[in-house]
Amino acid sequence: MESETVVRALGALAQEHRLALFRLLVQAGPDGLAAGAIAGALGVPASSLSFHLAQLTGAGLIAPRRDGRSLIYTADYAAMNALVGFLMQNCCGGGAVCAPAAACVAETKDERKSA
Amino acid sequence: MESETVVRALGALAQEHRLALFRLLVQAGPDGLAAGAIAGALGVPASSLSFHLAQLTGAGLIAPRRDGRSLIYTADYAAMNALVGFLMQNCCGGGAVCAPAAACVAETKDERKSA
DNA sequence: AAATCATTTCGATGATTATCGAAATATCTG
DNA sequence: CAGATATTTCGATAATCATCGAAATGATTT
Repeated sequence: MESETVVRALGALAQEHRLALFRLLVQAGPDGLAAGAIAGALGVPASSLSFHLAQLTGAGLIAPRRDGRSLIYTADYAAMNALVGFLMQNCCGGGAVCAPAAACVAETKDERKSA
Repeated sequence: MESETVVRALGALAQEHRLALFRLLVQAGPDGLAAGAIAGALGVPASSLSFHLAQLTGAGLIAPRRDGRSLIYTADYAAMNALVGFLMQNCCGGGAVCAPAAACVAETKDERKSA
């Protein structure tokens, strides 16, 4: 992963609304969420949300698909994977120092809030 | 880890010079690097560098200690650990989806420069 | 094709960020 | 204490970001 791509992805997530947005899409899974639904969930005006969606899309972290008149956004897991991988390899002293094994095993699926 | 802290840490890393800076400190290990040495390595004027150091310090990702007239900065692995952990838990569909096991097993300890 | 619904683009505005020289602060050396 | 070295703070400037209403674009329904 190129360093410029990383900077862009980090910047996209470095904002309250956008971090919440991305987490929401991760929770929503492959089905994704329509822009309107996201705006409702986050309490952000449509035009503001559109700006944030564009940032995240530009960074490659989410992608839209059209369904009727709605645009449905989904999280791009591969991109997030690459980002986390980069951080672990380049910013964690070689991988083992940060992100203890526990974090990878992660919680049992039940621990995730059902959204 | 609180979401505001995460936003701050992401923002601190979301800048070319600062990402390079942090990687440099990670490589340098616990011995750290003096501000002057960092400025030289990055080719950034002292006053500009100081700004970036303050951002990273404010985000809790690095910390200074004084040694004579030099200020030596070191990466805070625990903070980075927390950040990566947060991303994996909250932005990766439960942990298992992103960051494949391979990334956690990581390289053998020898691959880290001694420091 | 007209009315409606979902979303984006435009334009304007205030806030934050990045940059860098000059001056200030802190520490060491003689 | 005076001079030299390391780094930060100050002040100014240009650039980017976040916000939001109004208008434009796309798609559906009748």
